[in-house]
Amino acid sequence: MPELPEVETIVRGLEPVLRGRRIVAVDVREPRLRTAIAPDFAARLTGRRIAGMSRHGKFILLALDHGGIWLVHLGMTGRVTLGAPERTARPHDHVVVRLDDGRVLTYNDPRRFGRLAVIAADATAAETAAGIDALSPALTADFLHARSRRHGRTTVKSLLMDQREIAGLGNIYVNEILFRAGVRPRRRAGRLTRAECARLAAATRSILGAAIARGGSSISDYRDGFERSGSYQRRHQVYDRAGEPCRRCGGPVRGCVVTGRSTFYCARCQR
DNA sequence: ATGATCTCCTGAGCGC
DNA sequence: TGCGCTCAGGAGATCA
Repeated sequence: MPELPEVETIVRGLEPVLRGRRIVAVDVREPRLRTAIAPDFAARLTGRRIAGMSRHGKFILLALDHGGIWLVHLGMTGRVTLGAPERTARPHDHVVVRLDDGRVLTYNDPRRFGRLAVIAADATAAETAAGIDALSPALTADFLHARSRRHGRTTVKSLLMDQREIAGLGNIYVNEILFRAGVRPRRRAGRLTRAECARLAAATRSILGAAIARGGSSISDYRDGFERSGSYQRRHQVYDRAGEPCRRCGGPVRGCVVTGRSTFYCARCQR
């Protein structure tokens, strides 16, 4: 569910509130996520102060005062929300963290595809297996062109969604980026021109920036750290619009499946 | 190296 | 109202 703009929105909202707070209690109610929460998770968090909060790709990274990192990945349906002390428990509240100001940070995840762990700071790269962040200045036409030659036989859509190369893009935003860049999802990466790579890099920045400015896309589950919805779903040009008219040329938006994921594009606007 | 397929789960939406 | 089916923003494993 949450891709880079949603995770960024959560981090921007919660960071100023969480920075400096001490964790006074951790209640793991359901450790059975796709990767189980480690038995010592609560012990490694309790008593720690949150030094800062950041994001890499779709990972939330909370720096702890003992040098460790509290890693959060939201999977498809994960939510991290800050609530009042008296907040009542809801279904799928798997972890409840009490802070020194009395407020509670809750991890809720119906499908349990997310991940929570406390890791050593120097293990972050290995644990996230993540490439450059999609908003990094390192995402240039040259970078994309080089990677497209290295993975020449895959589709451009697969390449953009490969977290080991570019971290943060998921199915919604890749569909939107490809539309903006005028590139069809099934194009072979190795046949992208340098100009197309430049358009993809520029489209990535503009789409992600616009999505962050609107608090991300709330299709059904996503809410930010204060349970607010985003509004960027209203700006989607192609995602989930199969059969509807292209907002640019009026032609039909096509729906298909690429590497197992629902895919949307305009055959006239994308080549 | 890569795509297809399956898997982990629950819930929403749809046709009947 | 309810049943059964399909699909969903992620990502890792297996197989060809």
